[in-house]
Amino acid sequence: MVDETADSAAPSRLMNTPSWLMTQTATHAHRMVSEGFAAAEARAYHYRLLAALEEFGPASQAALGRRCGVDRSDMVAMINELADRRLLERAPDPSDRRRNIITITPAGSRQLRRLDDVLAEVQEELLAPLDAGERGQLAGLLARVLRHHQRGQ
Amino acid sequence: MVDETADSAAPSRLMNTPSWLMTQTATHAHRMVSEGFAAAEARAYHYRLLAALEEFGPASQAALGRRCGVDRSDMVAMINELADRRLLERAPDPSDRRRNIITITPAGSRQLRRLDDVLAEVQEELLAPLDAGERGQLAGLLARVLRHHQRGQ
DNA sequence: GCAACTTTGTTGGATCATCCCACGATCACG
DNA sequence: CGTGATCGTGGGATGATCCAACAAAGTTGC
Repeated sequence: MVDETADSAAPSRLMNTPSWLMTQTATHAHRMVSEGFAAAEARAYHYRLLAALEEFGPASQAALGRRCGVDRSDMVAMINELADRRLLERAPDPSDRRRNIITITPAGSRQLRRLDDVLAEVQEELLAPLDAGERGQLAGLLARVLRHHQRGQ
Repeated sequence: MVDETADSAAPSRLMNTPSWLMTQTATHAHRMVSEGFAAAEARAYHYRLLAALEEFGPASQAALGRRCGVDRSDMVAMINELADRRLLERAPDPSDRRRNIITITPAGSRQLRRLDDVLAEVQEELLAPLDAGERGQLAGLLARVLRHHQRGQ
């Protein structure tokens, strides 16, 4: 029997490159989160928007997009979808008629809490090989990298 | 003057979620690598293929795809592009007429070494806030997560 | 040796996330 | 008042990933 890992092992150049490790683990993370949310009949970006609304209160579409790193254009479809499911409400801003004020509904808050549970399970599966301390280390290191590249932009 | 970070701060639910930190940092990493390679008139996947060929020697398109996690379909266009630039050669396998044997050329090896330098610069910029020890920690943790999810697939 | 299954390269298309541009409406400021 | 910026919206480009189907060629079991 031939060693099955022989022709599936990635080049060491890649396995030693942080950016490769990041994009590869992110691909797994993204797939697992998407599948987890799909099982709850939700999409990944639902969580982003609901979380932002829950934490910071009602906001315009543009402000919401800035928080979550989503383009204004793409916010439209996302909010359409969430509004169709009555998870948030889109109302015109009386003090600025260009804006819509997006507000999370009670059903949206409930859905957010449900997605919290789903997401916690996915993190557990994603980080299975790491203990609690290592998970904290990883999150801390990534957060520092992320903060560094979010500065001034 | 209003605090400009006030409406750009991401929800804490996201900043505390490892999968979010992974996908976000990976987005930055991917963008920086793409830009770095574009400046060298190369694409991100060029490096993958050249690295695999340099380390493991000539291989069929399918074997190459398995190593680098690239679909057979997508290998075709990638190899076309690299073959057009004479960075690798595609020759029929005499012992199995279904297969093509892909071989890196001297120009391909030179290009790989040039891309090594580009990539090293990008890693430096990407991981700027971390010292050498922390970079090792991060790479080690990500590699363990990655290995865990690559098992048996 | 022959039928059934698998592998390989290739084409074509689907999906998804991200990004950019242009438009009309509205607002802010000189 | 008029110039420039912002907002929601629509349209489209891009790039990465994935899947289906196909013919040609190999492999396996009977």
